[in-house]
Amino acid sequence: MILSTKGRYGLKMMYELALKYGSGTMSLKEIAHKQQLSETYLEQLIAHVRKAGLVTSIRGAQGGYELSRKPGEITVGEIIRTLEGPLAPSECVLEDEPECTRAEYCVTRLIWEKIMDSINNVIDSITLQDMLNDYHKMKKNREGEKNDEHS
Amino acid sequence: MILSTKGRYGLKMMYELALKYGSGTMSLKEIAHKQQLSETYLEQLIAHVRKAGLVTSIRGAQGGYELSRKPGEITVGEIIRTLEGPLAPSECVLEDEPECTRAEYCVTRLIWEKIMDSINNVIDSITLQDMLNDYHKMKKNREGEKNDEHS
DNA sequence: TTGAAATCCGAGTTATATGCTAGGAATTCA
DNA sequence: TGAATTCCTAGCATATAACTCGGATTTCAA
Repeated sequence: MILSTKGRYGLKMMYELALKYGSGTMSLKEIAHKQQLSETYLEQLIAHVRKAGLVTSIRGAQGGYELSRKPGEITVGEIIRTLEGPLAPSECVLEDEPECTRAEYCVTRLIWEKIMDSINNVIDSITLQDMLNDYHKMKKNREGEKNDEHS
Repeated sequence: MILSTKGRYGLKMMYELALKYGSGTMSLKEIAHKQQLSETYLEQLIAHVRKAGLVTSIRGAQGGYELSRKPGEITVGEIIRTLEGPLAPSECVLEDEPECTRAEYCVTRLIWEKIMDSINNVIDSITLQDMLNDYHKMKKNREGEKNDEHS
């Protein structure tokens, strides 16, 4: 498995906030209930996301969270990297890592770089808005199917 | 980190065998020494690779391992999946997994599928032979640089 | 023929990461 | 004022990762 629950739950959480975007805040309790996840666990995850500036919070009763930018301006990559750290398949391809000290030419490193690039390419090109669009498309398709059944 | 040492060391190990391909067997001791890895640990890894049919072994003194196919016929994907299992970012996109039971349309699943496809696309398109070619290319480039220095 | 070099096998061990839970402080609205 | 909420730190149970160990088996070569 590539991702831990941090990234997986975190994205679901952010998607939930995207659905709500534009109409006020949403409490963690509500998010946890809608996605059937542990509220206290999500608490930890959203703390990171908030510190990264992706959501803003309002404390106190009737408080909650909301996206701090439009869904189209938040990528899946930002969310996942915030929660999981950089998605490198091996340490040696991380930015701050010193060059491989191996005497010979490190060929496997080229592989890790290609894998990393392709993952980043995918997650950086998808925004929360794309997910909302997918949702609407899927919904429409299913309703179409239903109508077919009855005809 | 996406890959554990199983996949990372395993690929290095197989690359070492690819370098040796065509000129007899290579002992684990030799592989471990060349790649600076624990021999006893590699023992476990190569057992899987052997059971998967990627290498064949010769027991006893002067024994060792060799690739059971040409380097061009063994992909990085086969090696990594043998050692790591399927590289799915989430359980729900695995073949044998039942459909998401979530009542609503699962939009995050689409993301995991795209990530998985892109990773598989990379690792299944690279063979050990490609790695050998990369090695020779890098070697040639470095020698070119050296000559430049002296000119 | 014997011993060294190797593969094979299963179990055990240690450290780290994962996936949470608990308790309580601080804030804010009704 | 109290209920609902975010915020913060710590702890904990389990699983996984990354090895190690002991020994059995096989085979070549001196």
